[in-house]
Amino acid sequence: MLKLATFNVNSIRKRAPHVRRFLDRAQPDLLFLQELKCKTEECPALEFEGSGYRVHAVGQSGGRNGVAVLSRIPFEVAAEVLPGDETDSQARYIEVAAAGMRVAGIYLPNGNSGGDEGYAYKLTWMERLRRLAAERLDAFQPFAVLGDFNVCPTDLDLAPGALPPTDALVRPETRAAWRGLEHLGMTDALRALHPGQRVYTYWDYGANFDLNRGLRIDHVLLSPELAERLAGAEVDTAPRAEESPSDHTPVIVTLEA
DNA sequence: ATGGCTACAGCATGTAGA
Repeated sequence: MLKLATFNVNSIRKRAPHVRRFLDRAQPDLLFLQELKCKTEECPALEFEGSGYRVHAVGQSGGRNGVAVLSRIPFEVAAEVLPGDETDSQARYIEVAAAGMRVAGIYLPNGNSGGDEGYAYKLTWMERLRRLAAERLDAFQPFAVLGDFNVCPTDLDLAPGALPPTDALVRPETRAAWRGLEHLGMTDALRALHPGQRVYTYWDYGANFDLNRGLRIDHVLLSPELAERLAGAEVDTAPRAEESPSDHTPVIVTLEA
């Protein structure tokens, strides 16, 4: 069995203890983090190595974005930038080769800031991701994409009224771009195993977690070869209930060997 | 509809998150 996980930590320096507890309890083989909110050299690594994980971070100056992979199995970093725009300097992508597959961890642009330009960047980013996934699938390469997609794919994926219909997370163009990924043959792992259920991965700070007023925006997409091995998919809400939590909580997917 | 939170840069509030 192979265990993959994704967790938007909303500052790794604030959430290192939460990540450490998650690793020790859930013991994923590969964990992808988003929103490090620090430079590469500022990302804590030692305490995760103490739990048996090797860390590779892609940070950014200015306290924004940032992604990382933590692994207890052998891996090689295959990319630190999403192909399709070499001028993109935002730390939103890391891809590794591990266990005979390619796994990408993403922090997809939110798209609500920066006006029309900010939203266009989100859609362009999604199109770049679609093209990459198309290449991988055309080559029959086992491929997984997991992370914070900043997309509620359908109305089942947000608490009623949690977002206005104009929000970049639910806009028709955003959802069409998501379906573009599905139509290639990528499987939404959590939804595949929990059809029709309201399952969230994010709750805004305040009383929203207690009220279960949440969003499902952290996802795991699997190529056909990996989808056939899908054995489990779940949201781990425990870290969201801890002291001083991230506003997101991990998603875990298990694949048969 | 959103910032009533939270984090960050940097030192006062502005920006961003979603």
